[in-house]
Amino acid sequence: MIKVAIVDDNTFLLHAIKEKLSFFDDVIVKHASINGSDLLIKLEENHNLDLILMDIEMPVLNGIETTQMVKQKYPHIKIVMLTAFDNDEHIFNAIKAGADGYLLKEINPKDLYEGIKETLNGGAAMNPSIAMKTLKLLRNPIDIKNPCDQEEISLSDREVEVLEQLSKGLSYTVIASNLFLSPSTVRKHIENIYKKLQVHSKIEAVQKAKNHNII
Amino acid sequence: MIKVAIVDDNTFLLHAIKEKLSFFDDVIVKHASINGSDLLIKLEENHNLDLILMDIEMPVLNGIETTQMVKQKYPHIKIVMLTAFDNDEHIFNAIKAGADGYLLKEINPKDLYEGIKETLNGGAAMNPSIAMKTLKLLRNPIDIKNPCDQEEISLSDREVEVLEQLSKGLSYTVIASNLFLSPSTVRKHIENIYKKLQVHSKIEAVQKAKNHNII
DNA sequence: GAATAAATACGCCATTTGCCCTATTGGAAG
DNA sequence: CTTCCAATAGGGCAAATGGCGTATTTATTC
Repeated sequence: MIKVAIVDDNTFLLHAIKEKLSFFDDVIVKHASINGSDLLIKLEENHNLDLILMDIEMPVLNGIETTQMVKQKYPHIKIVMLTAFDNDEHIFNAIKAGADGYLLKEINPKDLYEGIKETLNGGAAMNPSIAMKTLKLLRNPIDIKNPCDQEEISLSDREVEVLEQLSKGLSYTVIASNLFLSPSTVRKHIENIYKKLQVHSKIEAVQKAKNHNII
Repeated sequence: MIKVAIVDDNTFLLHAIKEKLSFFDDVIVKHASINGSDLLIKLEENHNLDLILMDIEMPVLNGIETTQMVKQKYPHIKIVMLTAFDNDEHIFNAIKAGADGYLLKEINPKDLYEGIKETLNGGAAMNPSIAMKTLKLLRNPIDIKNPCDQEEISLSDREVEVLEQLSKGLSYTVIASNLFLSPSTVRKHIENIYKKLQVHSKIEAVQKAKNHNII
């Protein structure tokens, strides 16, 4: 059985999607949400889910932000954007957020079903016109900056230095030795880095730093 | 009528493609070539063509170079790569060269036909696994090169899944919960991953995996 | 049918990490 | 001159991690 959730603020379209899926016996719609935070609450209770069909434009928490958060916490759950619009920025941001596919709402039941199957099989579900847009994006890499990532992050020079070493997978003691510091100092720097970046582990710190072009 | 040309140095596969297309009345194979320069000569004589199905690995003039040259001279002709391999470098180079689609030779006749129709309709024909690779390329544009890193690294599906979760900075217990496994199992998988990648920590594993396009 | 590989799971133990506390020094800002 | 902060350094503790065993079940391959 394929366990699916749907997120869409338009209840009419939501029912339309449900109906399309109803033709297939091996697909079960576990739950539906009207926005991102609604979904996150449901996932907290139960994350036994294979795939999420996600609208983009929603109140409270939009599809892009929601995708990013779900993928961070539950990387095993596939996410396919299912939306009415196909403008470049939406597509690019959805992909950056970690979406595994991008389909248009006008899709017919069979193609939707096959897209879901392909996605669960490790592929990406993509409408041909969307596929063409991704090809163009690859050919002509435009720098679309992330407007939501504008929190001020200011690390000191020393902290950046430590972060750089962290990103190479070195341990506290090795970093201390490299920078001619006491391990205690390195640990203190890392503590401060974590606080500034609001993270709680090496990997998260390195990830966030890379996203913000700090390293 | 859809006017198609085929370029493939393997005459056996060439006939296989012709046969697949023979099921559809509105497709006509105008000519076939065994390499790029052969095709270019034929195009000199007559460029009244809608679409070219192009192999990549060919003697004299390979599919990538040929695509680039054809697109330069005859931008109106659509080109779909039709090849046995799907390695990242080929895909990226084909896209850069201007290919409008990328399919695998094992494709069934109907999908090939629909891919051609959709390409002529302004979309891109793409096998789902290829589509996934283009998404990864878009997310992580730095990983194009590395032809020297060809040490054999073969992780099982489950190991890749675990590695993906590791890359998000999740702990063993959370990963176990996400994948409905015991923490012991997750640890064992990670042990095996470390051995295969020859690393000794989360960060190193994630880094190496990213360099090898595993995640 | 036997061998192999993958996925599952547990235990032990040393090391590392993440987080809390305090403390000194030196330079910059007010 | 005082205040603030970055950089330095240390102690303590619980949890996470990494490396080593072993073991069963299930497919797949030979």
